[in-house]
Amino acid sequence: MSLRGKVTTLRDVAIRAGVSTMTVSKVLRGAGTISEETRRRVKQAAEELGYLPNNLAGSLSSRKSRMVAVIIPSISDIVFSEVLSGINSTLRPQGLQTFIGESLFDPATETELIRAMLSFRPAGILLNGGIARSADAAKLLARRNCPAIQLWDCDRRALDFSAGPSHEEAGRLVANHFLERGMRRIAYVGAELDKDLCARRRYLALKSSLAAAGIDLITVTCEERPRQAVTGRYLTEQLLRDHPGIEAVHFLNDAMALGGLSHLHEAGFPVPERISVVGFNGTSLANAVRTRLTTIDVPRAEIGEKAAQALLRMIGGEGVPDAWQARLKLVQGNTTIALGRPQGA
Amino acid sequence: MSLRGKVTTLRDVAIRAGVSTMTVSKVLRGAGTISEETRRRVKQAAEELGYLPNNLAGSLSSRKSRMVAVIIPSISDIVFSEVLSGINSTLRPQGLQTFIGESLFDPATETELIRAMLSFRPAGILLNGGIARSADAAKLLARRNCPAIQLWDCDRRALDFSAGPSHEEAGRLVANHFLERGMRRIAYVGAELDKDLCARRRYLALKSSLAAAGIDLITVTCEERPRQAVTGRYLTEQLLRDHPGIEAVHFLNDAMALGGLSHLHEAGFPVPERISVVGFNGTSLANAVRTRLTTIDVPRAEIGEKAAQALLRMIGGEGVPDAWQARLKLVQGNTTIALGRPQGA
DNA sequence: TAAAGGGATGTTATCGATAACAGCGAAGCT
DNA sequence: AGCTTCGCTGTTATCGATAACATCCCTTTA
Repeated sequence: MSLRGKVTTLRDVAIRAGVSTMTVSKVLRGAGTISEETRRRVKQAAEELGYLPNNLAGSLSSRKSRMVAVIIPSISDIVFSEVLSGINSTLRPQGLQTFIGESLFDPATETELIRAMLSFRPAGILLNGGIARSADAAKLLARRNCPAIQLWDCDRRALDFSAGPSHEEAGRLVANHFLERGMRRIAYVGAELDKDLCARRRYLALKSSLAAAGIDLITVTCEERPRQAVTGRYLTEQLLRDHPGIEAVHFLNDAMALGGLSHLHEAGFPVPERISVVGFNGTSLANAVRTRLTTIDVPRAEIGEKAAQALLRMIGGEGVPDAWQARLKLVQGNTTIALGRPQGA
Repeated sequence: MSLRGKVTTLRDVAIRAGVSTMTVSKVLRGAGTISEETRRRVKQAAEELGYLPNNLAGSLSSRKSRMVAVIIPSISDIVFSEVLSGINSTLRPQGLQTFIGESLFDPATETELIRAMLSFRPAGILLNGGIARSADAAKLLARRNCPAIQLWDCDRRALDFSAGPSHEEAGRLVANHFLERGMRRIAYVGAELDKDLCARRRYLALKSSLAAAGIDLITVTCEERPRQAVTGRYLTEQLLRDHPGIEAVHFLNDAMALGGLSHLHEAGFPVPERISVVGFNGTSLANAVRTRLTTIDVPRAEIGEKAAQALLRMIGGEGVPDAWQARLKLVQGNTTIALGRPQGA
């Protein structure tokens, strides 16, 4: 266990500085009125002993915490890193530390994470939207004693606040993009739609928008494979085999779109002349390859910032702001035909 | 603050079940000997009240914790997700929950994270190697009361245990790969080498191995840009401008290599006929595009598993195992010329 | 000069759990 | 019967901090 003897406590520091534990506590928190001389002595004693406060005791006693829990589906999903960076850049200056948990889209794992995080009585909890929440998780959240915020999804308002795009709008944007260009034979390629409910809503919105135009969306998905480039490539191969006459494809995300593009190139399908391709996210990936992917840009950092700002407001007792809807922008690349007039929302 | 009234405590459950708090505590932890009937009553009471244990109090009292702290440089770095999944798959079955912190390669941020994590008295702490550790961080770690493990780097043994590849070996593998193919005009493309000391060691090993063969490595790096595809593309452009006669390039990671490849294609440099390219990591990215990148495969999940196993052993008081060195494998793709004889270590 | 005010520090109770041990009745043993 | 043993449950002290209030002493002020 490598327990290096006894850990130093407030008491140890107090003895060394020749004051009471209360005085030490006040000095280290910058609370109360303590003379400059005592301050110095205490700080020096703490420094010499290498004192590290015990948050378990501190938070238990004060019923306050500087920890913010963030639970995301997947840390490898590039999407999330920028949301997190928006969160951190807003919370860190306020002295709040974010602790991250990864659920891998598994409701049971998410529930355990929520339980573990909440049992530390955090100052707030941020959860990704679009994951099927277990009944246990809902119960845990209902009895929480901290603000809860939903990320990446403004549509469902189960929690105190939510910041994210409307995934329905995203689906409609893609549908319009294709329809404006006269596409009729349209396909969707995705994965894990049973787990990622946000992606599923985008898909359904695309499907129903097309249906309204009399078009039957061709769907190629796979629940077992990851939402990554390899899968996009694999499913595109499958799509071309079954529906060689396809004119346009929307992918669940940019990574899958890139995988798909690589197969389209190899298979000799010119993009966008023969097939149009649209991704989702506007990640830097989209600009890293030969083709600039047409995609939907989501203001990821801003989502994190808005969520964090709302949290700060709630912690400060300033009430619960309304949900924030992120602006989406369809970014024209060279994987769909550029029209003369401006694109986007 | 949305404090939903008083949070239920052990006492509340005890009163409702008509027993003492101690009995409730024992039932919920599965400790002690409690009759089946009491067990049932307590569990039902806890369930009805939606009781959520307060870990602050529990861990404070028992001086035990089920939390494991993991601090990584960047969650967007695909590399880490598989290491983490190896960690989780080993720790979760044991009832340990991992909490992640992201340092973004910033020593000050890392120090604050270490402080925040340790102040919760975790069961263990896992840190990524290859980041310049501040003196404060070192001091914090020296006085920790839990096992500490270094990930992603087996070379430096500052902590109790370390699991990772030898980055020197990686550099040498690449050097040999180029030398075996008769390359003389060799370049390295990387970013943020001032922050990522592991990458820097790979680079230095490559450089010195080549120097031993009388070759002067051409280096193109940039400290301000991210270690991603866009940067690989940008720096490759710069490299070709300054050194059009180059024969081989090693990139810091696969993402940068893919960005570089896209520019090489556009600029009309056939790969591998005119220029050979080698990446690092063996991520799934490497197989998602037209070209199968020659790269060095690192057993990421296994690194996580070994680290977690070592942690479990140390928590169990079974002593400190020796550092574990991950096997590296140079995977021949089609971005370098295949030789007749087998490749690799 | 006595009362009031305020700066600096200490005392006590408490946060919500667990460790350690103490009780207490029923069963087993001689 | 009397004693031990064991199963079950409760009591007390404690973990390491903080909140709230109490002191103490030195200035002001009338």
